[in-house]
Amino acid sequence: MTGKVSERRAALRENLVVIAERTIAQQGLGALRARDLASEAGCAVGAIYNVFGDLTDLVLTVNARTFHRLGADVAAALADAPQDPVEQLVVMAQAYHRFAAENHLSWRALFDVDRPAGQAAPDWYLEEMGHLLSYIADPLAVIFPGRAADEQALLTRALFSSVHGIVLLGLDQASSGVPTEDIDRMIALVLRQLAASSK
Amino acid sequence: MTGKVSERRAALRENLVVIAERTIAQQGLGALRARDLASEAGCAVGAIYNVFGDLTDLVLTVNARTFHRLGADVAAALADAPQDPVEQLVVMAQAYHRFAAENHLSWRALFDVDRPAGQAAPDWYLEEMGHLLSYIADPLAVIFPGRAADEQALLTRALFSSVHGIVLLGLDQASSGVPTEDIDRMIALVLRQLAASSK
DNA sequence: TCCTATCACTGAACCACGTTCAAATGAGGT
DNA sequence: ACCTCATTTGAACGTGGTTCAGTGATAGGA
Repeated sequence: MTGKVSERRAALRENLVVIAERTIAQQGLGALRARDLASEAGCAVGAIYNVFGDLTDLVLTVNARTFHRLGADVAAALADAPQDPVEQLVVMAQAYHRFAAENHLSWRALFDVDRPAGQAAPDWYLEEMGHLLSYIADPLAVIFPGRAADEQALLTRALFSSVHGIVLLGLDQASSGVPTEDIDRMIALVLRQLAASSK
Repeated sequence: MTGKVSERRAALRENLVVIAERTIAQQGLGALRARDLASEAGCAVGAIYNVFGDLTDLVLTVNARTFHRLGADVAAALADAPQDPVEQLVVMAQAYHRFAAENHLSWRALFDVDRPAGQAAPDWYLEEMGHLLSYIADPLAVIFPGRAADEQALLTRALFSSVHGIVLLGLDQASSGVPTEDIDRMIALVLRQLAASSK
């Protein structure tokens, strides 16, 4: 029975991730505490460090799941979208907004986790980001068929960043709290306006 | 001599702000420590709390200055910009980018400070943000003279947010680190593209 | 000038956290 | 049953923000 130990460890790992996921979703990243986590999971604080290097590792694991759900939501929105490439961009961006709004604290945790300075992003992050960018690149190539490849790549990134910025500041309570409909309108305004010039 | 005490307090306050400003600029918000601050300022840790409610108050004061410098830089760029409204937008956005790049850690501190949940933004923040938005609104009104006022307001916010998003993700090391020139190109691409459709 | 009530300043102590590691535990082999 | 050694435990450590009883300065009147 050499598997006994690793089984228990795997179960504990999963358990911790689920608890951390719920805590972050309900109370935010700042409310995640090693002691609370241990008591909820019914284990010792030290046990967490048998399974994860530190709390940041655990948060990163939660973030990987969150980011994956986000990517799946955007992909699903794209699958249901009309043929028109501009509308595809709008639908995806609004799906991004929807996800961020409905999973606000989990979504914030994606960016609020303290990454060691000068450290490369984890693979799952780059991969998932690559998916998102490719969802955008395809309709863009239809809208702007004549552009150079590097310009298309830049525009893809720029569009993603723009939508991200609109959602980020829009959902931020400090910035006076923009109504949800207005966020969607801003997204549509920018994307349609951008695409209009190609006609 | 009723002024002796308040004079000393004012001097200490200024001193603490300057030290905190330098620490944040050079080592980032995360490197700000009450004890270090006190020893650099030559006072007791407790003295900080005679002058500021807590460290967040101090950081907010630093942020107010940073935000003000940012606004001044953008305004200066606008003053030197050509008449063309689209170019004015581009120049201002690139000034925003320049400021963020040259004052990266101070600029990050504007957003990384932990604001108590559900608390309104301080007045200086809303005011300074209002200035920035009005700098954008004016050229936009020239570019899109026919739009309804509320649509112009939304577009103004959307443009600011877009540029912010492009700079934010562009400067973020984790997102693979976009070269400075590419950030400027993305800004110009989006803004010119947006404006092109009005012709 | 001196006295003293008042107020500011000090820094050791408190608390909340992430993290560690010596000791207890228990599983597998003989 | 006993030994061995990896696993797990949780009290203890280090760090950092914040507090507050004790100390010392200040200002105003005698």
